[in-house]
Amino acid sequence: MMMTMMMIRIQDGLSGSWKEGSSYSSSGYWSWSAPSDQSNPSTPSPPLSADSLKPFRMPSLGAVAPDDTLDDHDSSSLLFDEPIPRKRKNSMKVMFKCLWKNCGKVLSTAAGIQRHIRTIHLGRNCESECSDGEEDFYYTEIKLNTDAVAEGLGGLSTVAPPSGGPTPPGGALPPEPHHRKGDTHPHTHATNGVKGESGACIAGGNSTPLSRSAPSALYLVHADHAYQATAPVSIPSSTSSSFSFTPTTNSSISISWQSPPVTFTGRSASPTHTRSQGFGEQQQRSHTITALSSPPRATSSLSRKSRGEGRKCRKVYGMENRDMWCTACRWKKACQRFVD
DNA sequence: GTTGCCGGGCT
DNA sequence: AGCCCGGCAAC
Repeated sequence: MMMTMMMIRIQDGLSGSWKEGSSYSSSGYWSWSAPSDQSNPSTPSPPLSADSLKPFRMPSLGAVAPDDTLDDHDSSSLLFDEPIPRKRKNSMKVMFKCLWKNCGKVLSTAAGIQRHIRTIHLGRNCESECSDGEEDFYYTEIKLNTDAVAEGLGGLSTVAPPSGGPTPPGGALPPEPHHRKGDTHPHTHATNGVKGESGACIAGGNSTPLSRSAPSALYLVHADHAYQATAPVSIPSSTSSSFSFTPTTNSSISISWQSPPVTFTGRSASPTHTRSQGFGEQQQRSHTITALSSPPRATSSLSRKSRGEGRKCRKVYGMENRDMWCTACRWKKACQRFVD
């Protein structure tokens, strides 16, 4: 859906082409601009899609109907309902975490965790054959970004259990069979719990709503005019480098969501920072502006607003990067990004 | 000539 | 409302 819109927009841009922009607007240039529409996502981290989002989406946006069904095959092929697979899903890694009290052990294989539970917690020595599947209820499947796995894992096993207390993340969930024997994938189901958990639990017990809402907000943010939101980040003087810059900013933002829960905690306050993305530019330069509403602009009853002393988008980014300008500048209106 | 942006038109 | 641009004043 978004894609189509984008496409349309791009096309528009092409046909309408800017006359000021003149020749430089080779198609290649525009192709870059496309992502810029969802800008923040930038190259590497699209709309925090799959990985980062997944953990929160389910709980909050019940929109996607077949969550459960999805999860069913989930474990094998991490296919999210995400229609736009722009994210490298391959970065996802499934781990299994023991939910037994005071344990929280994390293993990379189901077999491993099962055996762990069987032997350590259930006190059974026999091989998997004699398993009645009960172990399934004592561990949970968690998905991690491999990028983050390295450190995330460390965090998980060490941080998760303590933060949530000695009890498993399920909350007060005692290691007690949940009687879901009908389930084909007990652990998959558990995954759900983890999804919520990874975001919330770490943040400290009940921060759930917060951590949940944040990402969705982020989602919206990308909707439009994202380009303005991103660009402002201290664009260097060199026009050439500015390109790569936008993306960087983005990724840094999305990363906060992607990163393992632990990291997330620190960011838990960021919903503010997040929700404002569309707004971001203003925030970032806010220190200079103070209040957008109070600029001297109104003061000068004179017809023209003298001349902006500060650097404006045009000057800063140049015509070549016109799409990095703030909307106002592109419309030949008073610059919003570099308000005087 | 360039730049910032008002005023106004178009969708 | 969003978008674009003619044209003017300040540089």
